[in-house]
Amino acid sequence: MTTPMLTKNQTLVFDVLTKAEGPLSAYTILDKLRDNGFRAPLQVYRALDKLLEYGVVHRLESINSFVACAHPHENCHSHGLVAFAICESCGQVTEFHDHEVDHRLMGWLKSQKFKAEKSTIEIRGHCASCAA
Amino acid sequence: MTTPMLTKNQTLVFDVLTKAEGPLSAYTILDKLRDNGFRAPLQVYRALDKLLEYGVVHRLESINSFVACAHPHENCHSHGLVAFAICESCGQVTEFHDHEVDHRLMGWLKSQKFKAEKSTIEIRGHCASCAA
DNA sequence: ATCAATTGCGTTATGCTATAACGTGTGCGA
DNA sequence: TCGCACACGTTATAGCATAACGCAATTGAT
Repeated sequence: MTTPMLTKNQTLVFDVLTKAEGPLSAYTILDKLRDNGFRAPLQVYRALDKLLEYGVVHRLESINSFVACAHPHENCHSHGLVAFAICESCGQVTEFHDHEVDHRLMGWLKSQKFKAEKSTIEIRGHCASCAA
Repeated sequence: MTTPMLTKNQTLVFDVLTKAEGPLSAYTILDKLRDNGFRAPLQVYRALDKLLEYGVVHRLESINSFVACAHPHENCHSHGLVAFAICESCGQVTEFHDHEVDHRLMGWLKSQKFKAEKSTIEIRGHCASCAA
């Protein structure tokens, strides 16, 4: 799927996420966009829904937050499963992919005739800097 | 870690989850325990915290729900990573484990000197019965 | 025995996350 | 020009989770 032109709201939300150091909650995004005319959570959630659909933003289920995809150009949907390492000290998130993990999970799912649609792989812990 | 004796509230919550067909939200559990004297969400959350700590209950981050561990006797913490296939039609959840997936993920994390503490692997889609 | 620390419990209040339901305007093809 | 799809704005509400207080029971060291 190719990413269509973003609307004004989508662009605003995407820019906030891109400039952010780490993941942001929907309400944090809302606060950052008050000066741009955002007044209600739905304005953020609707933009996020589209950005998630386009694959340029990821949702981190375990911390109810959103992060820009680490691959600015290629569409992330083509990478197979996406995994995240989330540091609980500094909040930094590292996105990574492992084809072998994909392969094993997909194999298991196929053996069960389970039709996968969305996946979540999130590891929480402490990054190298914070583990000291 | 060996599971200590459960308290009254922990037992009630655990029994509800064990008897349930699928995952339950904390508030659903609360409703089911009103007749047993439960009045407030915290009573449920506190019991769940302990049950999660003991490894006899899992939290499904992507649907804000909780499910009893599929291994009634052995402690689930000894199984390495736990993965779930969640059917979005019927709500059924299948817990599974794959040593190779563990190995690959742990390998990557180790290469980054990332100290993993909690993990979430959840695949949402449609089970064999519902995919028809 | 008693004091302190820990743990579980109950209650009230609050905060955070997400969506329902309504209406408006705009662009575009039949 | 009618109907449709889509983005948007607003208000209200639903759903998920925890803070902060106090009380009771247990344990274990002095």
